[in-house]
Amino acid sequence: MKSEGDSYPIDALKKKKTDTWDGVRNYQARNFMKDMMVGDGVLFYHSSAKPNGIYGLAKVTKRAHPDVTQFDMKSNYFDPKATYEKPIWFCVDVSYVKKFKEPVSLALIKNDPNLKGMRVRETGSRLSVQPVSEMHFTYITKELST
DNA sequence: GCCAACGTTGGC
DNA sequence: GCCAACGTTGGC
Repeated sequence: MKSEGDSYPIDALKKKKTDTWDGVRNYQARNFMKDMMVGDGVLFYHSSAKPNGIYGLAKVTKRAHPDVTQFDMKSNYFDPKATYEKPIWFCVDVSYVKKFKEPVSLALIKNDPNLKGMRVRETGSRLSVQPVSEMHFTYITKELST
């Protein structure tokens, strides 16, 4: 899951312990969140950061539920087409697990042949929520980070 | 700060 | 339903 490093870094999640991943307004990203199960691991990625990369680990603690910001006229994420009966946008809750001692940088991810196929390696991959294979997840958490 | 890649909107 | 125009994302 991606977040802009200067607007919602992993330290913010650490402070809150658990938070709702609201504000996602992309259908594909939404669909991936609907697939998430409680207990699923989450790689917390910072975009527009120095360096860009995975800064730590979180986990899913609540399955997809309607994103309340879509009903809030004062919110940036307000969607006039959404109704309580037929919500359009969903989000999961995630909990902080750990922050890596050193971020696993995008440069590293792109250069490691073991991570071939990761979506984040593709140029123009703008999806803020994307699936990661178990193999890649294990490799990153066991071999590339502490 | 630039700009390529992408998703969405809206006219036809 | 097509596609040009536009706005946004995000790496560099």
